[in-house]
Amino acid sequence: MSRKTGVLELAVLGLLHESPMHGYELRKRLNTVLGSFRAFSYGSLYPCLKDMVAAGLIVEEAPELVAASAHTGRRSKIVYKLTAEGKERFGELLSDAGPAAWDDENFGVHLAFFGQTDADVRLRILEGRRSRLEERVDTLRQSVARTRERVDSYTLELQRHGLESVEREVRWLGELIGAERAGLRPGTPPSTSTVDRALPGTTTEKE
Amino acid sequence: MSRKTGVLELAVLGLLHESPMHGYELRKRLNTVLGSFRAFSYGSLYPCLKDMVAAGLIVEEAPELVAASAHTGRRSKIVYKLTAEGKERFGELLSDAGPAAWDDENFGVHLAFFGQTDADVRLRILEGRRSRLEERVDTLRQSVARTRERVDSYTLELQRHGLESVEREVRWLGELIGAERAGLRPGTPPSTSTVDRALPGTTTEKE
DNA sequence: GTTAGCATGTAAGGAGTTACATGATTTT
DNA sequence: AAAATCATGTAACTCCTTACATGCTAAC
Repeated sequence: MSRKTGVLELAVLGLLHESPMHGYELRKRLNTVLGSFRAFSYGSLYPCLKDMVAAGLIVEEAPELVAASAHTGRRSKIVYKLTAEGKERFGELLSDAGPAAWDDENFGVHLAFFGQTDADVRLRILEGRRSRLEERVDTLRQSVARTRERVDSYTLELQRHGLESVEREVRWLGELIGAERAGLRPGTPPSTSTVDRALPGTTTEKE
Repeated sequence: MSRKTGVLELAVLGLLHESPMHGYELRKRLNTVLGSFRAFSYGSLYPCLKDMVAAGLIVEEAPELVAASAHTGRRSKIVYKLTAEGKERFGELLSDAGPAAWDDENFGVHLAFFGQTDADVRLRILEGRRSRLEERVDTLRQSVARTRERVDSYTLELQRHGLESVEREVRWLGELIGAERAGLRPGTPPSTSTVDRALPGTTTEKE
């Protein structure tokens, strides 16, 4: 009843979809996969797992009861695995190509599970993300232009660097989109295939 | 008694140090100056202002009582200005060159007020920030190397992009540091001067 | 005279962290 | 047998947002 859970739920479903795991391991994989742009502590992970169990998305399982410590009857590890409902829910979340999927918080997680995502959804998320960032670029450019007066060069430099970062991400997305389109065209079998390392200058976009 | 306030306090002090303002205006300036990397809503700003008044850092002032609406005695705008204590506190916060100043949350705000900051503090913050990011680069590089197996190309691409962003920021900091050093050397009058638009390839750093 | 934007505020709550508490297992 | 690290959990708290409530002032 507590946690509304947001990104964590999707991430946990995604990782457990690959293979069952216990909490500690889950958290490490989490912070590896989400790497640079997101991190979670046990204080949020474990309660979230509990809620997901309560919601019927995952189940706890004793891992062979670790013979050695079985004499005390004590639990030692708890391995979590997806239920059918969990898989279904994961599918639903993955197929959401709406605005929620391309904001700062969620985009990375969705991208991390693109391997499991339909090609058309991938493309829509990438494009949604890009256009959102393009708006931001516009805003920032105006802001830098307007602010050029009245503001010391450090602030300006900070804004300039921020702007450049967003511009870089827009170009990056352009490359990803180009790669998606190249692997998606009319006759070519889509095959849910992982974009096989192709992000070349096929970007037939303007700019 | 509520808010511990974190970044907001510093930012508000910094803006009010430039000139007195009312809340609405403050918030806009806030989101301009902090721009790409931080934003605040009224729901956090106003309570924070109240707390700062209670703490004696700022005072409310009626702005000439806006003659037109004076007949009802109603307030319309509240202009906030720094007290002596507020200025003192701002000075203290600005001279903090410790780890707190270079983490993700605070670095931007400190940089935004570098115009008011001592040259040696500036340098130490920039270097602290850089070495923190260099550590992160190491971690990420290892992670990318280790993860190369077991992970689909999207996740890899996400990590690669994250890594590159951090590497870019490290280079950027290198440029800023170079500019600082150039304007700081032995005889040259420090003058608290704004680094006058100089971030050339004077980066005598390795890499 | 009504829509739009300026201006101030608050209550509820979401999302997560820190710090703690506890114990099992592995390494030195 | 001590130290590290694996493993699970919880309570308190921080920081911030959303959504609401209210009214003033300018523009159309």
